[in-house]
Amino acid sequence: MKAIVDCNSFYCSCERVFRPDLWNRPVVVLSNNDGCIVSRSDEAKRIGVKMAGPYFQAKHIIEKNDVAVFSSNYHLYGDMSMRVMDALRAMAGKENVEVYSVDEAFLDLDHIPFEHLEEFAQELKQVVEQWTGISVSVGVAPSKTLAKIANHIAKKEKEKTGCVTLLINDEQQRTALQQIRVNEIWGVGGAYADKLVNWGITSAWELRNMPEEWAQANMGGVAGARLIKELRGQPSIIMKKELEVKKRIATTRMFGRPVTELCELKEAIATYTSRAAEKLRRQHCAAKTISVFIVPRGDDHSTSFHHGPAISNCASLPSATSFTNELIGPALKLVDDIFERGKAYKKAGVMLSGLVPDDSIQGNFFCFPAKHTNRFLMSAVDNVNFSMRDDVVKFCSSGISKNWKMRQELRSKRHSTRWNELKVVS
DNA sequence: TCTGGGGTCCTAGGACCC
DNA sequence: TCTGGGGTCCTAGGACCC
Repeated sequence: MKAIVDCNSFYCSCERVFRPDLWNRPVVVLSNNDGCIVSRSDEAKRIGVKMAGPYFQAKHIIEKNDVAVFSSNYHLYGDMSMRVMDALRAMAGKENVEVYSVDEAFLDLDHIPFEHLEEFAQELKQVVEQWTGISVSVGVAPSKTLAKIANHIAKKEKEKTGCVTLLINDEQQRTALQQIRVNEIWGVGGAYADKLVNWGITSAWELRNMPEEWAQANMGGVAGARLIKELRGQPSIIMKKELEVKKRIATTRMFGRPVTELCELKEAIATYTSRAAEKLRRQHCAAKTISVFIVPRGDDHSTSFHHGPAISNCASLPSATSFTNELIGPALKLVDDIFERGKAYKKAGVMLSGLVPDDSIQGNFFCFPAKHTNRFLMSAVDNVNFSMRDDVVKFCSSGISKNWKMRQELRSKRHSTRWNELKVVS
């Protein structure tokens, strides 16, 4: 059996742990640059605040109902996420937890006797809440997809389920799948949901009863066939045991205001390159390719969100590297190539690909892999920055004032990661 | 005025190899 | 007149996830 444990309104819950005065007030958290609403408390959902909707459109409901609004505070959420995952590992065993996202984890429960599953699921919920202050929903079923559906029901019918739902026998699964619409299934997005409805398939139960060959032909090949198996309770999406190394690393951001100057664009790209290189070193890899993109403001208002198309360019590096100083140069050269004077840019990003383990970098005849001094320098920089939880040491090309930075006007304090922002209880 | 930032997997088709 | 039969690797694009 598999379980999925999912934090309820995660970002909002994190804010509330340190703000008891918000426990009965509606709360929302905004995306980077204070653009969209990405987390809503139950109270906020009830008064009609839409998920992923633009903040400015919801402002009138928010003000009318005295909703507490926060910019996203990733220091806080990252730290709380670690605490939740640690609690799950303590309960289910380290090797049985697969962290799926910042607020979700799959658990392998094959070691729990069938008759104790319910009790164990309840205990999971209770322990996480007691240890971290974050409330969670738990879904248990034979496959990941069914567990996701169980979790979906647990959340949707909170009063009835108490946020814990098990779909562990045929009867439970049939009843559940009959009430679930195809667009609510994990792995069925908007495009397939529309197609399915056009074919006359509206419930998860109907989809479950389609032949695998049909799904193979019509729903993205093997992925479709796998989905049908999962819905029938045959586990086909395996548990990932360890943290997998990423195959591609990206750092991209919207600007706080349109950027027109080449030097500012370069500061941003240098900053993003440093971040991406840091992520690269954390997974002990080096990159062979770097690409840079910039997004101008659209000329007219016909394009979606008033963006123009992204303009990008990439470069192969002479040899794979994870050293920030070897990456910033090529990145800035790419900016020179694609920048157009007179245009205003809204967004930019850096992507690193062609990743290889950093202990087996192949040099070439004309270019030797960089010396060890670079490695020592980078790990010293990483150590300082990590221990300070900030970019205390950085490259000059990243700029000092950074007035292109994203808006984060409503961010709460970083209570759990900064000494000088500790919560004071009086 | 104002709409985020990451990722994954799969397939098809083209270039190239012997 | 008449021109094979395998492969591999890479990229773009589509679909999906939170």
